[in-house]
Amino acid sequence: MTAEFTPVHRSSAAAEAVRLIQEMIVDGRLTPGQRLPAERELSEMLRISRPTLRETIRSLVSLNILESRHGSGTYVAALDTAALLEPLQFVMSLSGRTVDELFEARLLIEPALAALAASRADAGQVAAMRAALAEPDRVAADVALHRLIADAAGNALLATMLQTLSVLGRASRAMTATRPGVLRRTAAEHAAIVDAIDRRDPDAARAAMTEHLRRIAAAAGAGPIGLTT
Amino acid sequence: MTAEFTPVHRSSAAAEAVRLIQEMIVDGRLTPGQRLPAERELSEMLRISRPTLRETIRSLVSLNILESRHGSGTYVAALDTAALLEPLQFVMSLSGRTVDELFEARLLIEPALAALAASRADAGQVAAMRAALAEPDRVAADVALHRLIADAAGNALLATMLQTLSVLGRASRAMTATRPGVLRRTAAEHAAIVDAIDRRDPDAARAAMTEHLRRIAAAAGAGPIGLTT
DNA sequence: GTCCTAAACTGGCCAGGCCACCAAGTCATC
DNA sequence: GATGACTTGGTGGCCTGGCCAGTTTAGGAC
Repeated sequence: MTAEFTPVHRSSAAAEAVRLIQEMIVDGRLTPGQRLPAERELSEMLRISRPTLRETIRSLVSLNILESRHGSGTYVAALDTAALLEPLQFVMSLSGRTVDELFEARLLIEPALAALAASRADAGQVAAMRAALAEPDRVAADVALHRLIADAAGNALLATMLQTLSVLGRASRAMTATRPGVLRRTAAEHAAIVDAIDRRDPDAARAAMTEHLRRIAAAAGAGPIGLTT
Repeated sequence: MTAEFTPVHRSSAAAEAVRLIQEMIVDGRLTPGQRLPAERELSEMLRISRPTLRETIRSLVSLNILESRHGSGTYVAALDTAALLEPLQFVMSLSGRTVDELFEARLLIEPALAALAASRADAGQVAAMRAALAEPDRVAADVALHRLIADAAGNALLATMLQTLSVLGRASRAMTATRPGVLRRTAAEHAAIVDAIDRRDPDAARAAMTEHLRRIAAAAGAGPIGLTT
């Protein structure tokens, strides 16, 4: 290997403080929900000015690691995986995508999540799904249901990715959803999915979700879907 | 559905500016490498003070979306997926549960990508895979091969997802890869996958990739994997 | 033309201050 | 005595203005 010098990455004060606080959280010296010292105090402890500390805090807030409450204080966030993965949205919104790719990805992920939900959902989660089925606003119900299923699957990573797909597909979904007849059939298909999950039948849940997505894809005019799952 | 008020989330000026700049990048109004106006200038344009703008910039820098060069200016970063994902490594350092989720997600996505690659890869892509098999540096070969398969599958969205999993799992993968015996068997399994793709046999490719991942997961000591794909 | 230097520009950091907001204690009311 | 409105300290949000250090560039010496 050639020399390749990549020296000194001289770190700024604010970036250094970010690293420090992250370390303290990983080490357990800071725990979720804990309140940090006030900015004026903490800036003195760290020997940096308040504006610089504020840059540090703002960085960690944007990573969902800290949480600032005006008038109250700055706290360590809950640190649940879903929230920490939220910046993923930006990454995925950059990758080029077509409607076909979107459906292909959904067709891969959602049936699997439905199957996982069938084995892992608790009673409360199933109840929430049933409540979503009854929601009068059909579009809101659709979004909520798919979200609930993803959450019940117990894999924050996949759920976050699906969430991103949902955001990316919002425009095309709005178009599709307004076609007459689509909504009624959607409601029936949704009910079938929830029923399968409620019966704790992963294979049926997977099949029902697959069927549901295939029909939506056809209605949206997507090209042939390559997955044979 | 019950009431569930989660109102107003009043956004701060700095957070709003973060959103704005992200939007401009997604829209293409800002492109990688582009230089932003000087802080004093930009703060005037956005009608916020310089310290507040600096909080905004610092946030985006910590997400590897912007890059500040002292004395020169602030630039839009290259925005390659790996760099954008790096700040999310923090998630992995928090919980072992996340490692299980990672394998679960890979086990879902990679076999599907292998199957897609089997139907869509062109001769050049297959040749590149064979070249990767011959690469002496085993770790580099592993990364490259999985990447090539994802590219050959022809779905940028899914490829990005997989790369996300890859970057997030880098730490744990390094541990696993160093175990004796693991690498040799990995090489054989890789060859089987590429062979299946070369034969244009999606089902075989899917199966070979599934088998490969299951063994890796077992070697890494991951918990039970819920997917029955 | 080449090289060097100095000035102009840019991000890094700081001090000090005002405002909006929250939470807890106080006080009047019932 | 319990309950409600009110006051008060503490907190984050934001700003003005400034100095320093690094980079860039244009002008001048050769």
